[in-house]
Amino acid sequence: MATTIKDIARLVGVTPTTVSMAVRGDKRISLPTRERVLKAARELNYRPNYTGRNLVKGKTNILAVVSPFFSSLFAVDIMRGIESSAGAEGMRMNQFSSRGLREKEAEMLREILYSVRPRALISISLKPAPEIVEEYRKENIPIILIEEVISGVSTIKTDNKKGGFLATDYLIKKGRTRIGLVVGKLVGELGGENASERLEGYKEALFMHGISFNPERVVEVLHYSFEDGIEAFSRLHKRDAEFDAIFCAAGDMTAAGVIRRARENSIKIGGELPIVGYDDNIIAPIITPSLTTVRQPVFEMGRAAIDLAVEVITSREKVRVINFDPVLVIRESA
Amino acid sequence: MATTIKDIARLVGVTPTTVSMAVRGDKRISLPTRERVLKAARELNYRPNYTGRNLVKGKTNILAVVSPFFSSLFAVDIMRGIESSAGAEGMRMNQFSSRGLREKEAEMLREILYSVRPRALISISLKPAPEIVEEYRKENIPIILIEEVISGVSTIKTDNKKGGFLATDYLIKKGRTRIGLVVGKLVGELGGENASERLEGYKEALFMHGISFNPERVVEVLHYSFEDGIEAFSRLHKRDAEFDAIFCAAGDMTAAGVIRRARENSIKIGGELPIVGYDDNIIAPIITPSLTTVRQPVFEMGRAAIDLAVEVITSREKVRVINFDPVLVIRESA
DNA sequence: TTGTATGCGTTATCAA
DNA sequence: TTGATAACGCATACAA
Repeated sequence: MATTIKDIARLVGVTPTTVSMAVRGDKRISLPTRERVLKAARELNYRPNYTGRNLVKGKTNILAVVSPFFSSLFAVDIMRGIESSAGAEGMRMNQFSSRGLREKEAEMLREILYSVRPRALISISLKPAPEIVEEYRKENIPIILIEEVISGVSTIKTDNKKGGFLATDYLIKKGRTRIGLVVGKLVGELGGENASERLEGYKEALFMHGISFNPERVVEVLHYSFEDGIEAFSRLHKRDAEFDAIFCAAGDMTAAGVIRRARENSIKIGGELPIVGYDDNIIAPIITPSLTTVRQPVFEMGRAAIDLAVEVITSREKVRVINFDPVLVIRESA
Repeated sequence: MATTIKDIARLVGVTPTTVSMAVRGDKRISLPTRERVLKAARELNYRPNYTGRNLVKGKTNILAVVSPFFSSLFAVDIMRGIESSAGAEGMRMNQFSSRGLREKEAEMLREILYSVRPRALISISLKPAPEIVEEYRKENIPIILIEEVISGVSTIKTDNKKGGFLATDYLIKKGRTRIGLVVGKLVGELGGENASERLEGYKEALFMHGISFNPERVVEVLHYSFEDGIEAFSRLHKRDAEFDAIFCAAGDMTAAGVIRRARENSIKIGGELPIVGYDDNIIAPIITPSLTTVRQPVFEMGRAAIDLAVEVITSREKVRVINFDPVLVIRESA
């Protein structure tokens, strides 16, 4: 069994209370006693048992992080940011994956709330149902959303409309006017606001340059996958509306698929057909040609999420919305 | 505040003991009472508090997963496998990253052992020091290593020697005899057994075909990164020993770098210079040309790790070593 | 400066 | 079938 304060108390010849205070560095314990206790603690390899400590304190030191998947490149970079923060000293991170099952979310979030009882919830690309949000509010557990928005809840996100604008504006300034758009599902059960916002930015750039919007140049994809990109290019290719550039707002992986299929059609990416992606994840610099893309500061977003979590826990501040600016990273593909 | 068994007890007019037994479905509580309790529990949205439960049980429901980084593609695929397993029902996963800091590992592993007190430890690409292993053994917390080997500790790994052999043998059968090898650091502080084993497989394939081993064709890299690959190709290129194929045993990302630099030198990958990678991660199918590579069943390894963890916890079985077989996945690059 | 008593939410043991 | 009591490891209020 592990060492407890009782073991130390017995060894040193004081009470558990004294040990408890001494190991936490309480000044009320005299220096000599404190040192004897700490020496014994070291010798017995004592560590406080979080379970006991949390129980008596009525709260845990747990930060719950939830996501449909932790294995997406986006989630991975968020986690890197979260890992990087020193601010969460003394906090433990618990990950909970819903494995993409929407029907599992509510139950998972309730179990976290009532059984795990974390100090805060960080939700990556997952939008808790309104009644769940209400339950968290009642229990005073702050929620920090990443890439989702709920009114009255803290959010970390990047400005998708601006991202859409940046990419489109860049292509237009390169002299392109018939820009194909590959974007995530816009409406329905799986429709995302982020996709819609990127479309907005695309439209705004067109409008600003006096180019009319042609829905024939827009292709929606579901999974943001490489295969989605391959298929998207083919669909775009079959359409009547011609295109002289592609903005793949559905992420770099999909852009890689678009590029792959375009090259198979002997199209020269860049000069002949510029392509811009979205995310700037690990694959952007390594595919051929390397990908010009809208960078989301994902690492920084993860770090902001955890810093905000710590801030919200320690202070009394309620809700904050942090909006990051996307940046266009120019490489070979456009 | 959250509902406790006391609240329910008060409401139903029984004692907390009865509630505790009823919510756990204990048959000793009569059906009518059980139903009244469960009804009240539902109404008050009761969930057992893990902190209290764990304290009295003297153990947690936590599975600790440690790794230098959770953001490597390897770790990501392992986590996908871990996420996918249904076997860990009722278990909570705690991730702990040492952020690549070797000097942080021991302290982290001790804090996990004594303060978190998980039911098992899954260690990805991280080799705990012998004294740490001993402390876990003393506390009866099983360790499951992934891609590391310590005698007397459970391990999930793939046969690296076989992987090295598969790739080299394939290239030789394609008529190549002067095969360059890009491999991880072999000796010293950062030297890895996995790299050495892959080299062994490479040598064995050469030997089997009567080809002499030329150390001039071997380049070691440190980070398994894209940049490593770029540099590795340049170094190989400068050497006196010619090469007519490259086996990049230092992973797909490095292989991508090798390919990038080779193409910049106007070398045609595949026909002129076949290149084989190692891992078969997310980038292998999307780079150009798509990568022929030694597939490690990483997803399956993650799943095996968690299944083994659950098995070791629930049964009395001690130590198991699970060795996966690598497979050569043939694409365009060789 | 140190000790005593109490309780956090739960389960286990034993008694009724 | 249900209840009373104690205990898990720790922290806190209060007493000495």
